[in-house]
Amino acid sequence: MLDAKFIRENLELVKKSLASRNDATSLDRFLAVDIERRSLLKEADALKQELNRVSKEIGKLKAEGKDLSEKSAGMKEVSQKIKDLDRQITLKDEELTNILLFIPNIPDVSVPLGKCSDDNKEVRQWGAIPKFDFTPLSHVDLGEKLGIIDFERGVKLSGARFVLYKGLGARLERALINFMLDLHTKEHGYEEMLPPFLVNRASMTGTGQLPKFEQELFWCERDDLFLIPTAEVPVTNIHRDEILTEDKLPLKYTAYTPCFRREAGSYGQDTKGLIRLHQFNKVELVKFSHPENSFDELEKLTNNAEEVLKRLELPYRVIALCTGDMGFGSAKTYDIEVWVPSQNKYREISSCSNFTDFQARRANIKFRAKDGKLKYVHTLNGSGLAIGRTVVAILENYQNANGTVRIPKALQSYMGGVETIG
RNA sequence: GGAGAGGUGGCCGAGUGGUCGAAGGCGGCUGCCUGCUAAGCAGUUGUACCCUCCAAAGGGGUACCCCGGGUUCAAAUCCCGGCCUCUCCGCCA
Repeated sequence: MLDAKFIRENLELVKKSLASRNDATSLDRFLAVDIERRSLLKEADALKQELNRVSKEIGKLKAEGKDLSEKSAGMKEVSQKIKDLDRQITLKDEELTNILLFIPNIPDVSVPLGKCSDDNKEVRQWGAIPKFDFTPLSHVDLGEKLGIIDFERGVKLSGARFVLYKGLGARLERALINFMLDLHTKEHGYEEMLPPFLVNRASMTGTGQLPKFEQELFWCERDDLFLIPTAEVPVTNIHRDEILTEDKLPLKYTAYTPCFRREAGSYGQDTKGLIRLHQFNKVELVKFSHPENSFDELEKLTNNAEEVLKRLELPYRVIALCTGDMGFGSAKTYDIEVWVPSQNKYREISSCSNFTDFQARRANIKFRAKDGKLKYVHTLNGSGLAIGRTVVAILENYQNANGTVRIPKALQSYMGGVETIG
């Protein structure tokens, strides 16, 4: 959420921001309501001042045992008028908030301008793309042939876009979770969290999923709870409505959770395999940063996520998303894409973003600065990494001509010493 | 799900109609004092919004004692509804 006063005072900047994101939201209504609200507020405040003044006099007179009827005459009408005005102001407030909740964050100046994913900029590449002297199989074929991923039974149990891992497939998934958590906690200094997988509306609003993206969430109607689409939601909301200690920033948390996404609107995309599921596993990285160095922290967080791929020796590249392709709340985003041989291209495996104060304002997460003032922290998060897509990358990049799959060295101890599947 | 208790400032905690933005304590900050540390003494210390102003500071005002209504000239305080937390019982991995 942007600050109302900031929009008022930086109108052109905000308009440019919206345009650069291909966001058609108009600010006209916001400006009109903002003016109406302040006008009503002024009127109501003046009447309240009058009412408070008279009420105090009455209090004094009563203490002296004097007659009050003269003073209190007419005050009932004033009181009523104030109530009417307050009601109108509340309506304006709600309307303003509703508008603000739908305005995206302002992209950082370093973000490339662009309309869509074609305009994203590659930042760096790592690792050599593997050469096969046979036609590499897709992870779908490999998974089925090796008997470690059961797509049909996933559908039987829950429907399309659900999957059943079996045997060493399940083991591989679990090994990756542990490997990543260990790396981030032991070597990168993150504290491990295991949050609830169901959260309330306040949490979803705090990180920006609500109100705009309700259609993309699984919702438990009886209890008005939502299945988390990413650990970002519960982990960022850990400090909702809190004041953090400046000296302790940045706070760095990592969490494994399953993620649940309705994938509304993605019909026909990645219908087969592990790439796009309603439920998938992910290890997430979250930071609460001082505003002064949040962009440095983004670089570090991205490096932390990349390190997973380096250890697993999987080729990847990092791209900077352009303004038109960036998520709603992000001021800057790097995507990490891993090489997928069967598709002969890089596919997203992590998305690392700096939300600046966008989420902090929604979720009310502050710190007390040295000058004694309260300021919003900056929040960041990134996948470190998506587990299912890492399985895709391992199966496909580490496959042999005979259909077996080697296990990356770094992972073998987590697999109970297994070096090859199949 | 049933019964009871409770939600007050950064934290703890008092306050049952007006002089309460709110006692007291802790913590924070400033000064004094002691050779250092500790202790002690004095002072100070909420947030948001509006107006003025605009570079900042300052000044004026309003709101906020979980949330939303109501009573009243006046509500932290009285009434109604809701949410949440805790304790006990039930159920349960």
